[in-house]
Amino acid sequence: MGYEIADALGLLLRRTTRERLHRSLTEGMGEAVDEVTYPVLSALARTGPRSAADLASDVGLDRSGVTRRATRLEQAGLVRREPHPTDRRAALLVLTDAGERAVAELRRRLADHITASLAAWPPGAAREFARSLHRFVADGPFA
Amino acid sequence: MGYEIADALGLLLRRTTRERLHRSLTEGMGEAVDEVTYPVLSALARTGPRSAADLASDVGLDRSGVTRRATRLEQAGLVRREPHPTDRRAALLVLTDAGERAVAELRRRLADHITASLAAWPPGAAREFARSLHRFVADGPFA
DNA sequence: CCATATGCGTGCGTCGCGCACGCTATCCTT
DNA sequence: AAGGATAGCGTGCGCGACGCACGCATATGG
Repeated sequence: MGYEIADALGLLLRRTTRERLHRSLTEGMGEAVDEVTYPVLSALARTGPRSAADLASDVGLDRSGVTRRATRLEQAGLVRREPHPTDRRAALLVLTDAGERAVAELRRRLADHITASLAAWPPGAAREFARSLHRFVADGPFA
Repeated sequence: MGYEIADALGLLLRRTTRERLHRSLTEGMGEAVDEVTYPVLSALARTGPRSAADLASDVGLDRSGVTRRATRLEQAGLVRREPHPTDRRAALLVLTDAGERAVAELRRRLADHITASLAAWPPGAAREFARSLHRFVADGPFA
C-alpha cells in the first residue's frame, strides 16, 4: 500500500511536474519571480522579516545563494533590505507591499487550482483528505 | 481549505525536503545513483527499454542531459545500451539486472518509510488516504 | 542514387551553487 | 578601556548541470 503512495509522490516530486506547476502559477507575474527566487520569497512570507543567514538554513541554501536571490528580488521591488534594529552588521530582509501582494496572489492561485481539482469530491472526503495530507507531511518521512 | 493542502504540498516540494528524502533513500547505494541520475533510472524502470530521445521528453530534459546521465549509469553497470532492433542509429537504454535490483530496493525503501509513518493510523484511514492521494495527483493540477 | 530528415553524442556558453576571502561590526576577555 | 576573537554580509572563483547547436551515422523518400 505504501507503493501506491510512493508512486503518487514520485509524480509530485518529478521535475517536469514541478516546473509546469510553477510556470502556470507565475503566469504573467514579473520575471523576477521564477523557480529560483520563489523559495526565498515564500520563506520570507512564512516567517516574516529575517536575516539572510537565518533564511539560508530554512531554504537549504548557502548564505551566498540567499544574498544573490534577495538582491534580484530587491531590484524587482519585491524585497527591501532594512537595517537590523540591534545589529548593524546584519540586514533584515523584508517583503515590500508589492512582495506581499505577489505572494498572496501566488497562494491564491495555487489554492484555486487545488480547490478546482477537488470540486467533484464529496465535501467530507476533501476535508478529510486535507487533514490526512497535512498530518502525513508533518509526521512522515518528510519532516 | 485549498490553503491547507497548498501548505503541505509546499513542504513536500521544498528543496531541502526532497534532498533529505533522497539522501536517506540512497544511503549506502553506489555513488552513481544520485539526485541527478535517479530520474532516468526511475523512468526507465517505469516504462521499460526506451531510446534516449523518448526518455528526454518524459524526464523533462534535453537529449544531451539524458545521454550524459545514461553514460554515467552505464559506467556504474546499472544501465546497458542495446542496439535498436530496427534502427541502427538509435540505442535502446535498458536496465541491467543490477539496475533492476537498485530500483526495486529504492522503491522498497520508500514504501517502508511511508508505511512506517502510517503505522499509527487506523488502517481504514491509511487506505482511504492512499486512494485519495492517488486520485488527487492523477486528476489535479499536477497531471 | 542522392537529398533531406532523424537519432545520437560532444563542445560551448550560461547559470546556480558552495567555498573561501575581505570587510565591518559585535562580543568577550583582560 | 582596548584589542583580539567571532559573526554577519557580500563577492570572486571553480565546479557541475543544463540547453543549444554542430557533426557524424543511418534512414527515408523522391
